[in-house]
Amino acid sequence: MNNASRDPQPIWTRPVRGSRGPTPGHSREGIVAAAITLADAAGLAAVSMRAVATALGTSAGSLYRYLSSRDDLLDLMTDAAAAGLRPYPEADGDWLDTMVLLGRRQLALYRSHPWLLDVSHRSSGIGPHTLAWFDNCLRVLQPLGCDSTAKFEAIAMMTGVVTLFARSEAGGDALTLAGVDFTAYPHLAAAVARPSAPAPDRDLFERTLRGLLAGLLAT
Amino acid sequence: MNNASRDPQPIWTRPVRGSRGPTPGHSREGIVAAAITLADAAGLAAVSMRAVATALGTSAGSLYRYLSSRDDLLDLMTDAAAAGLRPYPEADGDWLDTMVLLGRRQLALYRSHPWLLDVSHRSSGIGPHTLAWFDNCLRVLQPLGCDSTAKFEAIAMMTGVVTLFARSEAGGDALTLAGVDFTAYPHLAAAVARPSAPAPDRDLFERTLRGLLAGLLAT
DNA sequence: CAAAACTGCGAACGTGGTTCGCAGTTTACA
DNA sequence: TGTAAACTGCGAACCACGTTCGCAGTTTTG
Repeated sequence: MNNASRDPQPIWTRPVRGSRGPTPGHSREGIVAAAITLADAAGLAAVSMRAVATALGTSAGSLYRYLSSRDDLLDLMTDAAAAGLRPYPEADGDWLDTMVLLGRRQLALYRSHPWLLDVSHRSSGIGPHTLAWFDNCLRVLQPLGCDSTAKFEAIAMMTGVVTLFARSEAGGDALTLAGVDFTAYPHLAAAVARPSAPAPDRDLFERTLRGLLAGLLAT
Repeated sequence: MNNASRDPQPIWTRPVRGSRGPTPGHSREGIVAAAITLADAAGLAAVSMRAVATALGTSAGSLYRYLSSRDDLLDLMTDAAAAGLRPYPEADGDWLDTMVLLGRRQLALYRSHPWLLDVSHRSSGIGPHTLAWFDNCLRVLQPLGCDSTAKFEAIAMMTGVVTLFARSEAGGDALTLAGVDFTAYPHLAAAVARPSAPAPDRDLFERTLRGLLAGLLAT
């Protein structure tokens, strides 16, 4: 069962602590930082409540004094990672150039935090930093006269394309064709047999992103 | 620990059973079919070994006579779903039209099996049906003179765009802006406040996919 | 000063994937 | 033909995980 349905407020607006009681020995920021360190080192699967707790020298049950579920922790981690996208580039030049730069920054973020690709983005998990980034995208797109829904779609599609490239770089979808009987796949066999040209196709990312945004937001 | 590192062969080339012993009461196809039924009804989280076993009237441990891990089951499920992409459309017309049609078929597959979006595609999980689909894509792209790596990239990117649209349709990335304090996000507030036009932008999918493929595979 | 609210902690619960041993069954081979 | 090998189903475990709960101690409130 999801925690958001039981807790009155999402993690972003929930109060951290009351006024009574001893001063807490930990904090949400510390827990999130430890979790991110674990995830950067050994992937998202290594981020278990017990692992985070032992990394902080405490117990698993104690973490529930600061968060109400592991999903909350993942949401906090995601937004904390999104804080790394700041500061946002200036929007004085061409909007397309700025958007491509934003996409590059996003790709760099996925490179430094590959576990971001594994956290399934729930709809209620959008934190303040992510919202600020989204808001900044709309700022860059402000001179455009097209509909706001088109802008929303374009931003979402840009993020999606970034994740695709990030996934591709992470080696996830690399075809492992070792031991495959190619007799049933003639075209695949021909493609593999032919020496693939060095293909100095530089900036496939830039080309794709630029074409996509230009096509989606053509005035 | 992944199972592929322990088993000598991937699930696709591993023998189903030996020659001795009683005839098995179940089969890989039956297990996979039961698992897909469960996933279609209640999502991938409902596909536990125990649930699949009880759906087949057997025990969880018995399933390991047919598969060596749950990841194997997910791989088999994915490839069994990919079998639903057959028969492949004729490739007599324009290659771009055919590719867009293939993308539409893929999108329909994600619509009928939403759990496909949740299975993280490991590199070793590519089964024969998926390989056949890939081979068919190369067949469609055969008249093009560009490099094979470019074709690989284009096919992967098309699949990625399809998953993006499928995710968007599944309602995963819909921003839930209820209870958000918009004062810190002026552009977002303005975009929400303005009545978003009905935007009869039909076939955003076709437009995106066509632009992407044309841009990536321009002769 | 007492009650309320909070903290850390450890034990426990339920669920999940996976392993193991046992008993029974079928085939291979001498 | 008979014995050993290999296989089957099955249930009981094992381990890790997220989460809950109660207890003891601590700080604030009134």
